[in-house]
Amino acid sequence: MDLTRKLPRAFYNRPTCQVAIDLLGRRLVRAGPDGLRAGRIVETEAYVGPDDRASHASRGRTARTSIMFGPPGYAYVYFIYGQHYCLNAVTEPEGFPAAVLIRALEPEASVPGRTDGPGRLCRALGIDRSLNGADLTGAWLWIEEGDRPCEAPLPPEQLATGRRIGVDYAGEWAARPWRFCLRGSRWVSLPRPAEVPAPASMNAR
DNA sequence: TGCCGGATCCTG
DNA sequence: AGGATCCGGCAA
Repeated sequence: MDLTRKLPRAFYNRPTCQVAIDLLGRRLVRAGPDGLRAGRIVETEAYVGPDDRASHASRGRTARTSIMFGPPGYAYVYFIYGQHYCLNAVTEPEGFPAAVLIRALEPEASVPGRTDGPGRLCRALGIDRSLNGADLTGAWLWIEEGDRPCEAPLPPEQLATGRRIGVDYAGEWAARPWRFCLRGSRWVSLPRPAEVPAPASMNAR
């Protein structure tokens, strides 16, 4: 079975935690000047709506965050700490600001350097500001089915969850278990989440 | 216009 | 544990 079909826009037009979980095991592909670079997504985080204090969109619609308010299936790439780029996939219907941060990949052939961590994976795949707003169903940066058909959900026993990283300033929002990892993957960034079942509050808004 | 702090990573 | 180092957001 050929699992190299690009995920369609409708894939991203769903509740963000659901998309974040369903992105695990998919293949992120970058078509750059040096050819294709790809990796299997093993870690994600959900940033959900205007009330999520950990989300850039919580300060409202600005030049930087406008992409998060736009239609689903586009890349939101931002620059942080004067050094690093981070890649997100925009989710949910236009007007509702939400995205999934891609935090780690299992590297595939011809990927140089480490891919555990959102900054490292962008460096390894050659992802920078020029890809902000890129169509994730397009020709330069896309996500394929990977481990399983588009419509097949992640088997629940493969999921590990934890609190989001680096957002302790966000109060109670930092404690929400909106970080998602492939259970047992050696490619997940540190600190690894406790490997316990996902609580029901996962889909809470 | 200036200042503060960040969805990170590397070094010591 | 602390520094790097740019830029966005907000106050003035």
